Amino acid sequence: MTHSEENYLKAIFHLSRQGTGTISTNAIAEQMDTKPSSVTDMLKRLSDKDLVNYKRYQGVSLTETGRYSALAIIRKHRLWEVFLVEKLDFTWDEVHEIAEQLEHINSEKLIDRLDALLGHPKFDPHGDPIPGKNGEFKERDKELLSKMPVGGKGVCVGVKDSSATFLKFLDKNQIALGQEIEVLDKEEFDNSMHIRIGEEQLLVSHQIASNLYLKPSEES
Amino acid sequence: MTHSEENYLKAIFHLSRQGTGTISTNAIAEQMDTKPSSVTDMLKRLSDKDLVNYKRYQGVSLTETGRYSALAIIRKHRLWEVFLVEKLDFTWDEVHEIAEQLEHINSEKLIDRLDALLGHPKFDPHGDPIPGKNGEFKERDKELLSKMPVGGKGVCVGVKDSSATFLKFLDKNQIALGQEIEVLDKEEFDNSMHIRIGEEQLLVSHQIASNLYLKPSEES
DNA sequence: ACAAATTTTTAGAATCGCCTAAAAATAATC
DNA sequence: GATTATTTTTAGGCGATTCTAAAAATTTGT
Repeated sequence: MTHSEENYLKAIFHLSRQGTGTISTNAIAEQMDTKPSSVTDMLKRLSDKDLVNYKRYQGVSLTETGRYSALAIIRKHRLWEVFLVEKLDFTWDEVHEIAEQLEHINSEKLIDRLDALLGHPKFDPHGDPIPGKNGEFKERDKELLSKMPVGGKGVCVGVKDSSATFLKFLDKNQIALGQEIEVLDKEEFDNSMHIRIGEEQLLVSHQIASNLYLKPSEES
Repeated sequence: MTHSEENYLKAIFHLSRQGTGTISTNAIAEQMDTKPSSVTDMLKRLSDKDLVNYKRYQGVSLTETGRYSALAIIRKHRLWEVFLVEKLDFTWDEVHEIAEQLEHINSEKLIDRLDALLGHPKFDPHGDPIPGKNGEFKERDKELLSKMPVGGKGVCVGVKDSSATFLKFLDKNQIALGQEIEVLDKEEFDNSMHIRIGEEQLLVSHQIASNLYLKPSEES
């Protein structure tokens, strides 16, 4: 499989997880920052290799093989992200680009060893689950901060938007994975929220609150 | 720079280090296991980018920029090799292939951090020197085992042939970097050598002895 | 349901990297 | 130094990946 094919599979996988139903050519083109005609070309090629189910004008879906391949790439991507953060002290906004390259390295042994070195992590630095060797993976029990009630408490377990700007904002305000957060109050006006982050207090916009995942504490 | 361009630069660099004088199209083709016509194509492209000095029918050499680029790739390759051996417990015969892929990852910060994680190593697992950030590197003081006198002693510091078969042979006989080796005797007949490896003794052929580098001990 | 808007596909071209076969230049030999 | 032999380059083609522009299919709006 070429790098490009791998990138397409990954994009299709991600779209099928979030989006609803079948995946359109345009959606893939947008996700990958390329032209729809290029997508059509590639879909034909992937279809020939039985990695996707594709009929013209009718959208795409991954085959069993395709899904498995996509998961293998995502596994590599996320393991490398953990490596970069844990072993090389990168911050969580820096790792995506580099992992985009590293995810294409081909060596099962390498990934197995890396997995072991890192202690078989289950989640990457953004809180996303790392698929196992056989492609199995479970979503974490999590809730958007914006949907939590006043008085609710939880631990930060991930982000929805993982753009560098958002992640840098979080860093600046000492919000990291594992950080405890409590909802102190909500503003009716714009749905912004007063939250407690450890010892600090902060007022965050609705847009921010709706991109941060918490694992709700038992008591709340 | 594409992966392929990087591979050509690396090949030209290696040929210019060992070979004598200018580098021929055929030599590159052989080194890279490709056809001479493909080499010519690439040389034109590299010349357009001022990475090599090339005039048709007259051989190639690296420009300053080309040499610098080649060294950067070799630096990455060798640092990754150290990483694979030191941190992921690979054996020295397994690392080359994987490092061939990893050497193309683009991120200066990544390499700097990796270098630091490994403690700024000066030599890779085969005893080859790792170029510094600015391309400077010094060859190690070393001698082929086959050229050492009877009674000579030294420490294994590298190999000339780094094929998997040779490296596996060395492993099997407990010959690793840092291992002390003494020349006990030479056979006139076929130039094979009786050597001591730690506590063990071994008879090695001339071919083997002429692919193993030792750093001679002061006394010998 | 039919025209308009949108989405998707085809057609044709460019670039990269490689190949084969043939031509051209250089090197070796007598 | 003329003829071989070798090396190197050109010419033309192929697969992969992308693009633009135009055509075809589908969806939407009224």
